[in-house]
Amino acid sequence: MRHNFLGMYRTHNCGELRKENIGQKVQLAGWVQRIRDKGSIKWIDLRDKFGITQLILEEGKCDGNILKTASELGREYVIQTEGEVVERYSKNPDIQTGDIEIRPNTLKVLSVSKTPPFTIEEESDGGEELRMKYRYLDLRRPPLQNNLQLRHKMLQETRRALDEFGFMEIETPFLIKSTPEGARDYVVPSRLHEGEFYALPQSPQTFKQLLMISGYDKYFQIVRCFRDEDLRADRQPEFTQIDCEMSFVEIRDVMDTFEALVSRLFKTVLDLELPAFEQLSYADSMRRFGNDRPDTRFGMELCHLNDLTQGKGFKVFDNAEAVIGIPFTGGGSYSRKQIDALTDWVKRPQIGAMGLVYVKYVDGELKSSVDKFFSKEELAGWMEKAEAGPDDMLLILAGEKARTLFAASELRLELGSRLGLRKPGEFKPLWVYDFPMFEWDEEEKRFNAIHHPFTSPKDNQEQLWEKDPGSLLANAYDMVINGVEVGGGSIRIHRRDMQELVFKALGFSKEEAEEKFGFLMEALEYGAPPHGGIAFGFDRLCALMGGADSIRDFIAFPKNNSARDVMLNSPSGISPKQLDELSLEISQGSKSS
RNA sequence: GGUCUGGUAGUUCAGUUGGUUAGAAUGCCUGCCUGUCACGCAGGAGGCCGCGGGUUCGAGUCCCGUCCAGACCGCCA
Repeated sequence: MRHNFLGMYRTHNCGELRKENIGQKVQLAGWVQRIRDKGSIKWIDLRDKFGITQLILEEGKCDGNILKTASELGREYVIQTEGEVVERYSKNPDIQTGDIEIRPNTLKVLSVSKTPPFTIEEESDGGEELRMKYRYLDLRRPPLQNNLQLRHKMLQETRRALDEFGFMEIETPFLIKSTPEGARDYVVPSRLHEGEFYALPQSPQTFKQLLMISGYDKYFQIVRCFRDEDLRADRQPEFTQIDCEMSFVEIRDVMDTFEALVSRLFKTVLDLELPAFEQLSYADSMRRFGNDRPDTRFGMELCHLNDLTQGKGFKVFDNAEAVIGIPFTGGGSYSRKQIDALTDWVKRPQIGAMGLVYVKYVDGELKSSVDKFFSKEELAGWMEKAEAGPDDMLLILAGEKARTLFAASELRLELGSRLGLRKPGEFKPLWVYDFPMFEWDEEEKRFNAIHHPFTSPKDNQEQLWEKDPGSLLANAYDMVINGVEVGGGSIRIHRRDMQELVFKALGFSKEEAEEKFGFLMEALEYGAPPHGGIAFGFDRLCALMGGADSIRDFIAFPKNNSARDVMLNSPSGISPKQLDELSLEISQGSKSS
């Protein structure tokens, strides 16, 4: 009688045998993790997804054929054994099966293995690139198995919870239409329609809105999305979203629903009670933290010092749009050299600050790099406003507003990291809301939607549409945890006239809007309920909960930094025949393989 | 498109102001070992120093170019 869907090769997995099983005849199968050869005794560590079980082969006590087979084994050979569970003479408390071992009566090689190019252990000795090329070997390692296990649990629990909440899972197409807004589309040539292309969805946005118009009330989908943009540690060209939409809801309804979802995921997957969600307007977030996804696990909030610092003859401050201080906790002990190093850090092109002013106590006296221009009392006033204590150091950045906010935000995070205040096991969730509708694109000389063009504006802003569209606020919100934007959404437009107004503000001609989104605008004329929703970056959420910065280790087969799959060697060229069928030509100078 | 960092045994890395035969660890192979569990011990094999130019009596080392990788900026509605 077999059990637990283990199949015909084994009666148990490699992680489950204990003292209670002593005396039993069992069959195991798995990979050779390691062989320890002590002359007349050999031990084989047999590994599978569930753990490691030790086999013991003793000269004189076991069949010569078994010893012969064992002498031919190498790392990662796949073997099957049948034998007796016995108690160990010397136990290993570090592994769960450490009380027992198997005395094989048979030993069979199911599959041989080349010596793997890197070690298949908790910590591999292999580099990133090599492990990507042999991803199937890297995936044998426990950390990767744990990550994918966490992802699996998240998927199952998300489905379970949203089903209970009354959401219905509906699949939407992958071959859709290229749209002008947002990221670059991945494009798929059509064979049947010469010169025409499908696009892969950047998100199922319009479909889920149509489903609300169709009366499905609450929709969700755990869905792959595609964006042809440059990659980062937390950005892949194909990634997974938990995509949700609800009818007859306001912002508060959406927030309540998805606080419940995320809290439940933390509870069931990590057994963690998430603290209450803070709420922060976009303007407050920018003012206090310099960005729209604040890490609130630590303080050191930004302090705006324009009033106290300007008009005293220090040109750098006087000419600055923004003068921003950061109270660096414990920074009072920083040496001149350390301050210089910090200054170099903020002056790197990635941060882009022009310089860094400090204020701190030295031998009981306030000292700063701008002593010449300001009195001790003035410096003390800044320290007080920034809530910097006697052991702290006030760091000040000045310049053009957006750039200075960005630099201050980066510096704050860097200092938080140095102080160890961004603790991996601690989670601070919050909502950022009241985002602007539009941002000005200096290159294209037009407005872009900050969220997307289907986002509704807040009520009672009619006078701003003509006067100052840049200051219009949107019914949009982001969920942020520990400085990571895990999800974002909005209440959508559900009236055609408003949708037309937004397209117009974005610089679409009537014809463009009709050609790209005519189907949606027409649908809005057939009884569209008020609706809104949210999409979570599922890979990011997994990485966050798994305590990692990179989403790659939570995706079974990710792309590398330059969007390549180094295992498949993709993308790659296609045959002239395929090109011909698609009516495509590769221009001179392009390479194909 | 840009900035930075790296590319040296199978692997991860070290390699001094340019100077003889390029090292270590680990993995691999051989031998020894009766309780190992990162077993131990002894021995061995293993290198176009990413690629192409240049400077020099001499380049792993300096310069230029190029390719690849990683992090970041731009970009990511």
